[in-house]
Amino acid sequence: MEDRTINMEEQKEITIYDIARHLNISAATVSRGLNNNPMISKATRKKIADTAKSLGYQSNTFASSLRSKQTHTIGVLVPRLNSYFMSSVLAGMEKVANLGGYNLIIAQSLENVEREKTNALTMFNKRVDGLLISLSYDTQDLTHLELFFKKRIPVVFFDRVGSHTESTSVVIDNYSEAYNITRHLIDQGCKKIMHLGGNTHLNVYKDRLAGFKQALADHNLPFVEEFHLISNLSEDAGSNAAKFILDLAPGDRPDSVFSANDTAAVHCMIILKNANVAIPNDIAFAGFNNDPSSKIIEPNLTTVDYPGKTMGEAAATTLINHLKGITNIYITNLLTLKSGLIIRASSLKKPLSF
Amino acid sequence: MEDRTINMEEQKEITIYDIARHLNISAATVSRGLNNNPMISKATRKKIADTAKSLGYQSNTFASSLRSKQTHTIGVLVPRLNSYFMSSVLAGMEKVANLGGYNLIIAQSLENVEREKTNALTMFNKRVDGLLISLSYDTQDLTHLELFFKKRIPVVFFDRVGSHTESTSVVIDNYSEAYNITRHLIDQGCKKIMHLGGNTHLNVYKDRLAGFKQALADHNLPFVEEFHLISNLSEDAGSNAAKFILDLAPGDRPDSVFSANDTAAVHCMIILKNANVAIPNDIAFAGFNNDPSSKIIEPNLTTVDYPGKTMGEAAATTLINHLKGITNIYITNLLTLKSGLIIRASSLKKPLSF
DNA sequence: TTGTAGGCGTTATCAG
DNA sequence: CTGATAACGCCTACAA
Repeated sequence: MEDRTINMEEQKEITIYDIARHLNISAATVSRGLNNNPMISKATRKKIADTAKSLGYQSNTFASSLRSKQTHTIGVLVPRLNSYFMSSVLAGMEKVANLGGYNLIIAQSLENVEREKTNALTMFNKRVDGLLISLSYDTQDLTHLELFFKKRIPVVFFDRVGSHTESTSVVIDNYSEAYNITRHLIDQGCKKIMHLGGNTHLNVYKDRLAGFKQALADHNLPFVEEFHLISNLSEDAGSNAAKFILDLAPGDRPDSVFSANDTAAVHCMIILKNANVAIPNDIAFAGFNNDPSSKIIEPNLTTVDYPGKTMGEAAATTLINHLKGITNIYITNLLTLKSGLIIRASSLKKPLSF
Repeated sequence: MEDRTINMEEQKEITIYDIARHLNISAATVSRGLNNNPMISKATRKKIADTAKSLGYQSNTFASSLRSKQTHTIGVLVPRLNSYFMSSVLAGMEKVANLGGYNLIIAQSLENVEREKTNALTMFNKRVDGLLISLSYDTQDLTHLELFFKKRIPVVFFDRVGSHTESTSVVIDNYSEAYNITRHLIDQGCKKIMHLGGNTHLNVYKDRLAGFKQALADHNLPFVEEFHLISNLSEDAGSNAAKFILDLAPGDRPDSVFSANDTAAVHCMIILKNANVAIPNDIAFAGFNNDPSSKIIEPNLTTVDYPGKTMGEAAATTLINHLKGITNIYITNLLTLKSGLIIRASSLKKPLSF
């Protein structure tokens, strides 16, 4: 008697055998029917579906994965979950994955290689069909992904990408955009441009810095090492940059700032505004990412459109198409998405000319 | 000869049997050793671990899950991935889950019950150990979760919660916070307060509206139906609210706005500011969520602190503790997190008094 | 402390 | 078109 509640909890799972028994057919047929195998007659397929429903059958994904060696699960490994950009990326990925019948296992490295390593390993052990990854701040090489490469589990990099000849990377042209936005500042008459940059181990920051430098060089402006502030580009980093600027004698200050992300730019602007620095007249500003905050800060921030959702969709689509045999990521090496300058008031020292 | 490359790709997986063979012990011992079962001598455990590593063994999670009926995977089902709040929640969940040895399968309903239904079903079929869910805009009842309830797979609701006596919900006190923020506006001399609200099917918006109404009633102010605008609280909804206000004769306009989220509030403010409406003097503003944008808009937006990361951590912890048998969600019904008013310039018609 | 044997639920192979 | 049977890789009584 005491067992009754336990028995109720521990109901046996309904399996294809139960369905088979009910219909006096074999489990193999049920399996095929459930998978809509055209070899099975429409009539039996329907019968199978019906009794499956009436019995409350729910397929067991493991058992299936164990045999078929397919999980229909994609691993997503990102530095941090909580940024506007990353959540847009994930939204795009989830949409595409769901449409294609895939699920997403998501983990964050918190900018730490070790966590990236262990997360990659668990995903491997969960036998994800493929991996979508944006590298952590710390990551210097790709040895922790060898497991995937060796077993030919497809890996698609996005945003912060690694160089691996047999994988595809999805990016925007960070170099050109940085070049263009710097040139725009120069066009506005800026001559002393400060750059808030990130760790140059990472392609995104390295490329943005390179584009920035090249634009300076092409316009005969010197690159001033003291005006290249490297940080994690957080809110605090932006505030600190502002303090750095305010500590300079007014004559020594930069006439503009190009930040490698909007967050730092915006928080730098806020402090400077409080100190009565006029933007853009005293100091012009340009950011990167087109974060929502760039449209809220006053003056609105000039920035580079970084289409997160599109990037997520592109990365997921690339991976899934590869999994489905439609394309092959071992052939394509780089997928560069369209991006573009968004010019707003924060950088306009003179009216836009046509 | 032609087969060689194929053979290289299709390397057999290394299994516990391979390890067993290498060491001339049984697979059972290997299995136990790998799981650090204390019954196995330290020496053999070490030998097992070593050869596992040297053979490049990777455990197969399915096979394990198939037998043990545990997946160490938690399903997370949210309305939308791409909001600051939700990404904070996810960041909190992921952190806790990872620490506890769990993985997250994440999907979004895109505010659509049907997607919520199918996503819940796939998660069920993937045999998640538990489910963390915030309901879609559309969701009216919980029938699609019956599967979980019946099998006693624990479900923890958060933010947009459903009422189910056998599940725990993690929330903040929306009612009180709305009451308090409304009272704050009234204290500032506001008498015609407009409310930008969401669908009142959802607890969060229903409670915020109720708190708002009660505060009005307690201060002998009428609730004006025309000043209750229901929308999805998007950027556009905020802009539309602004247009609605501007279409009113200045004398008929509200003297303040309490928005059920910051996004709508901020975008409403932007339009009004462009139309030279003075904030807070002409119209005071209060929002909800403490979105980053609330600290960027000028004047800074008065709002309610909504601790996303904490909520994610709390929901995940509750679920995992239940799974580990430490606590029991069938006993606790509601977990109310600390929140609080954040008063900023957007609502201060008169100086703060002490 | 270790080994044996059987089964978890599905799918693949082969045969009819 | 359908059935029988053997895996898939691991875990767990039970036995030794």
